[in-house]
Amino acid sequence: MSLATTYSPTDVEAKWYQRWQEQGFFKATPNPKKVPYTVVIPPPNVTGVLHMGHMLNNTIQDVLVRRARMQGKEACWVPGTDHASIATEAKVVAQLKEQGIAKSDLTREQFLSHAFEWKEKYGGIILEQLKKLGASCDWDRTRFTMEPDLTDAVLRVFVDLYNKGLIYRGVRMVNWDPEGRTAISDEEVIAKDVQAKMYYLRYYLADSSSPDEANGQQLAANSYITVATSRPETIMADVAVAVNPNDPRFSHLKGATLRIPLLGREIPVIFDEYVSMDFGTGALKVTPAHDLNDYELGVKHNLPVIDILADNGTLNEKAVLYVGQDRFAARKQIAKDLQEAGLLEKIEEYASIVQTSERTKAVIEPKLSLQWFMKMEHLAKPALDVVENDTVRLHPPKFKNMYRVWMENVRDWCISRQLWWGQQIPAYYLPVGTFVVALTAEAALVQARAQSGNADLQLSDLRQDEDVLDTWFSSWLWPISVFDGFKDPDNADINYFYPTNDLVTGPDILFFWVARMIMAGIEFRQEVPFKNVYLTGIVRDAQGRKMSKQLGNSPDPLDLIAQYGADGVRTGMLFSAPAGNDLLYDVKLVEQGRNFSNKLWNAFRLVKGWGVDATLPFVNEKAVTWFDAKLQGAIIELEDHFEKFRMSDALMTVYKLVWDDFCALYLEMVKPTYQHPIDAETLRHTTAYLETLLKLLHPFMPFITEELWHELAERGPREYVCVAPWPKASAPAAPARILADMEKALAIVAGIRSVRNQKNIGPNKPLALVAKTDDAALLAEFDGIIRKLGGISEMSFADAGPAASVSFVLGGSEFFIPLEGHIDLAAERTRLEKELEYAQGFRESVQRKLGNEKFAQNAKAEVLEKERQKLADAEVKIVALEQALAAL
RNA sequence: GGGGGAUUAGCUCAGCUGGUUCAGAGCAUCUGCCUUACAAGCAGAGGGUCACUGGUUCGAACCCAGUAUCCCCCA
Repeated sequence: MSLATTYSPTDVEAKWYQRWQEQGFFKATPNPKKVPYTVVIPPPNVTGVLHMGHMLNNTIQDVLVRRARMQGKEACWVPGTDHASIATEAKVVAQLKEQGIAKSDLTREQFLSHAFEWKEKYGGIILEQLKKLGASCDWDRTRFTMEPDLTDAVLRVFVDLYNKGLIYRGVRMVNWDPEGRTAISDEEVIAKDVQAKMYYLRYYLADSSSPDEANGQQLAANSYITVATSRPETIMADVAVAVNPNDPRFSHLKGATLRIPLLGREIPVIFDEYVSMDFGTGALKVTPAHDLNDYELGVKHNLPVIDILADNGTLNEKAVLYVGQDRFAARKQIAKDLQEAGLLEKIEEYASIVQTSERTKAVIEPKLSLQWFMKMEHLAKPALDVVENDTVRLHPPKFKNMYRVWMENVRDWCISRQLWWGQQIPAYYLPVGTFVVALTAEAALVQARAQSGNADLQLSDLRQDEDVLDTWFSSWLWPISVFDGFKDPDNADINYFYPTNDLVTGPDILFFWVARMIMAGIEFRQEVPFKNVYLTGIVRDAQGRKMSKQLGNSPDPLDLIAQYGADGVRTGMLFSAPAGNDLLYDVKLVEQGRNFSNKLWNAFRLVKGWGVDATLPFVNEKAVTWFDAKLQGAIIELEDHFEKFRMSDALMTVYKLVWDDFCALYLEMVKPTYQHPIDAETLRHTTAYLETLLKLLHPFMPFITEELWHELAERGPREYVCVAPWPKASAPAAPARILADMEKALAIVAGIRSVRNQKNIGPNKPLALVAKTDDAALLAEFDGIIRKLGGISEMSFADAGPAASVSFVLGGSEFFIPLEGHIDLAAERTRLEKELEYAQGFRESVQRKLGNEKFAQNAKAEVLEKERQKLADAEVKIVALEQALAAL
């Protein structure tokens, strides 16, 4: 035989991926004769490269899709990317900067052409990488969230929701990302624990002197109040100091006016029960432009708003002091200056939280800003219901709680972004300042003329809103837009493939994306977008840390594939990936995957190497029927795991079936002695089993299974395991008893092997076996298997063991292996005594249980019966052990 | 601060409505083997007071209460 002893995946993988594509196996078209099975990929960032999270996520999708395809469904996996406006724009800006081009020097059109150029160059990388993993996407359906058709969908939806009154424009406190220089939504903000400082500042009463004016005179303690703040640089935006009306410490301040430290501007003291008396000093500086709560307080008390921050996080001229300095630099500086002026009482460390941008990591500024928002309440209600009533099932279901809490507390979605890379908002401003919303500029003009009553308005008089829409405002339409369900709501694709079946994604975007897709599905198609949501864990390193570039703890997926094969990597990822649990990546897992590939490869080599002799009798019926029963059982178990989205368990079921049952047991049972031929019937069964195993393994390990499928037999031009029918469980050919009987026979084999190990006797030395048993039939039935696996040359029955033999007891039977010269009587005695002691202890415990009247009264009949059986078994075993001891 | 989840072998996890010969798997560990499919392997073995404390029950990893620790979400 010329096949290498180890499997090398590299050549094999490229070959089969190409063949599958040539055959068009991944293409899906509406087919009324078939059940559709649809998955839309969570579109990766167009600027991205494959990381371990993608590997896990896409492996799971591919397993589901390949299985569905084999089940005869019309399997459609739609790939694509999203335009990731903030991230991509940042990358393009950085790249232009390297070329000496500033974004501010470009027009919108010029910038976009650079961005598209960049996208053309790098945008396809991640999809090409997915092919290396084996992803069986319908590549002809590849979509991009900013392509014309999907942009059209976004604009239609915007106009539609605006007309329904669900989108509005308004001034609200938003999360401002000073790095991205754009507003972001609440969901894009990540709270981070930090060790911060609390600054205690003195605000002097307007009618008293402050230290810098007092020429060193002692000042009365009641001439100022102390205000604690973590952001002293915002005092220039202060418009009041608030205290609780019930706080006796401040009752004398009714109608008082304070001076802002350093700045000197006068602000009132206001009284509001909102102020917590135990936090800080009980006095709160009110800065409506830079804090949501302060803003609300300001509105309530009719206070002005002073915004001292520029879009890039520096202080603007309204600050008067520190103008042009970055907010953090200004904080350091003002602390120093306050200190010097004697206005800083103390600084305390305290554990705090800062809000950061999910994309740029910059510290978020709450900022009062004119933005576009989407009302969520109307959309959230039905989207919550469908999850509550399992129309959409989350796996694992523990995420339902999280989902509910979010949906019940959802706030309006800020959808405008101050960027260029994205869909420009289709709102057009008239010279008079009002606006209209329309799909096109032309339509807008018509509306504008009507609205203004000015028939002379021209296109050039209209100014389109500068902002673009949040990328998620594209992604939330994904399951519909990829099938052109907005442009052409009744087309064949959307009617057939929508709603999709399963969605596989991470819990981190459950609200960002999953919830909103559900809303969109219900709103625009009156139907949920998918039936199951499988939430994967996060891939972490062996120490449980997140994979990150900075830590350098993330392996390059493509290197990994090159080294261990895509099949090895896929199985490695799945081995420890129960749904919703984080996966602790360890190279050992991938090694295990590779080893499994190799095991399969060698099983194939063995079978392939057998010669056939048609004149030989069929001697392996027991092995064949037993494996058939095992196989049917495994298929049932496998289906159950798939139903419950237990991918890791599903894989393990096949893994054990292949490795333990097929390789370690079945093949060893039927394997002819070296260079001897096998009988035709056994070979036929064995080949069929191997073929079934390849099918069951294919979703997990597509490449090696395809390779072996073609090596195993001559195949027709379109006969691939990739599209072979998925095995269905059938009633086993043999009675169920075979499993239990084989277990007994294998226990005898294990007993023999254990003796070999104890006595250090190699597997090649033939041994004799003497049995003292009531169940001679079992031994006769499994004679061949026991001989072969146990290395037994002589098998006989006797009432007593021969002298100088090692024995072991199974049930009520005793087995002896004559071993002249290997016997240590004392050790044998000790071993048997220990076993006996254990059996007696066990018998006692069962007797106690049965002797308990309440147990006898309360326990179910079958439980009682089981206990009686236990007792009987124990009795038999004790007798056998006692006899063995006596015979020593 | 509010809510949710978890705690089972060295590691990662199963364990369905309490009752199969005193809790299972994979990996890791230990021992012995290059036994002509595979050392990326084979055979065998060891390893757990099911976080802790109480309670319910004839019987608890499983139900209840409390405690501790960890994780997640929200503020």
